[in-house]
This record gives sequence, C-alpha cells and structure tokens, in this order.
Amino acid sequence: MDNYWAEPDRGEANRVFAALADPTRRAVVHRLGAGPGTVSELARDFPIALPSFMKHLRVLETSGLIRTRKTGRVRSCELNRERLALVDDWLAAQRRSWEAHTDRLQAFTEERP
Amino acid sequence: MDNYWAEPDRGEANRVFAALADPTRRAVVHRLGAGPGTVSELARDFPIALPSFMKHLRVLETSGLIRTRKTGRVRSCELNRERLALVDDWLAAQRRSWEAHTDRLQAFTEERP
DNA sequence: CCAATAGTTATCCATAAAGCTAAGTATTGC
DNA sequence: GCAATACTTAGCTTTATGGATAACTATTGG
Repeated sequence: MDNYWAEPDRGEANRVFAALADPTRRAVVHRLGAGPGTVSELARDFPIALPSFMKHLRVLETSGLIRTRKTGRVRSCELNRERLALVDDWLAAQRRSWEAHTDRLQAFTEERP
Repeated sequence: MDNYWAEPDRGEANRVFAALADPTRRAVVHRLGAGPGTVSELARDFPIALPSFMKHLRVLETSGLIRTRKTGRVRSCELNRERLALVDDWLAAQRRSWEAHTDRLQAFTEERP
C-alpha cells in the first residue's frame, strides 16, 4: 500500500477524481468535449448562479482537467484531454494488478492440479 | 445537456465517482484488486480508526464498487469489477463525443479547403 | 462617454464528509 | 460459560463543499 496518505490533497490523481465527483463538473467536461466555450456560454446550461458555477470551473482548472484563457472581458475554457487520460491510466493500473493476481492464481492451480 | 440534475445524488455513476474521490477508498479498491479480504485485514493498512474505515467500506458498497458478505463474525469484501467498468464507459463516451466533434471539424475543413 | 456585458470578489449559510471515542452485539476458541 | 475477537452503532467535532447574494472591476458597442 506504500503510504498513500503521504499526499493529503495535493496529488494530481486526487484532484482529478475529486473534480469528477460532482455531476455539474462532469457535465462541463462532457460539454467541453464538443469544443471550447466561454464562461457564460457554458453557464447557460446550468440552473445555478454564475459565481457558484465559476467555482466549479476553478476546481476543474486546478485539477488540470480544463485550461482557460481570458481575452478582453471573455474567458474561454477548453478540455485538457491528457488529464482525463490520467483516470484511464488509474483504471488500467487496477486492471493490470487484477490480471496479475488471476495469473498467479492460475499458475498456482495449474501447477498442482 | 438533457437535465443532468434530475439525479440529485442517486444515479449510479454519481455514486461511483464520488466513492473514487477519496484516496483511502481508491486504495481499498486497489488492494481488493489483489483478491478479497476481511474488514480488519483491509483496515490494517490504514492509519484511521476502524469505525471511520467502515464508513469508507459502506460508501464503496453502496456505490456498488465492492460487494461484502458476513460469515459468522467476519465480513469479507471483494471488488466488483463491473462497476469499475462504468467509469471506463463514461471515459469512452467522452472520447467518442470528442472524436465525433473533431470528425465534423475535419469534414468541414476538408469540404472547404 | 456611458450603459450594457462578462467576469470576479467577498461573505455567508446549510449540509455533507471524514475523522474520533465509547459503548454495544454477535461469534468463536478454549 | 466466558474472554477474546470482529465488527456495529451512536453521538460528537471539524472542515470542506455547493449554493446564494451583493457589490465591484474591467471591456466593449453605440
């Protein structure tokens, strides 16, 4: 288990998973999959106040899942697919460890029938 | 965006993502990838009190990520890989929608060079 | 220039989350 | 049967999260 708690809250994966835990934020990620958008463009689809929505954007940004950039008075947001891949990687790691386990189990049962 | 907020907190995906948001719970999932274990066996690896740890197990169980079963005084836990696949599915859906978008974009740019 | 637009900051509030201790309930080994 | 084992339940505390409002700071478009 090699002391996982060494990362209290920093830790990339941690922030990414935490960001995806909220349905609003997952919806934003989904929406940004269809291309970039400005803050108010994105906010239109959600039944919450702008400042509340902005908080979600900030969480997404500090998690690295989105990147934003302000031009004039408009802030544009876009998805950062690499960060999403991080989740993929974690999943793959679980799968690998699971497979390794069943492999060992198989080897064992095959050795002594 | 078809009103995502119709699901306040029930909603399978929601609970799965929320469950994975905590590092302790992710570590448990990881550990269970190497095969089932009893509550105290699992708890040994973590620096928190047993009741606190049990809460995590309950969250994991109600999310469907693990299944548990009590035999005598011992409760055994095992990973439910299908639920983990749900995350995979979500990721795949994002990728699909992203690809669809870039495809349309490509088609457009190719049509009018 | 000035009004509308697009964010941003600052507070505040309610609830949920993660942790703890203490005490309780079954099971099991001797 | 009785002590140790293996959880469970109950209650409490602290902090984080998700939401709101009000007021503020740029940028435009006309």
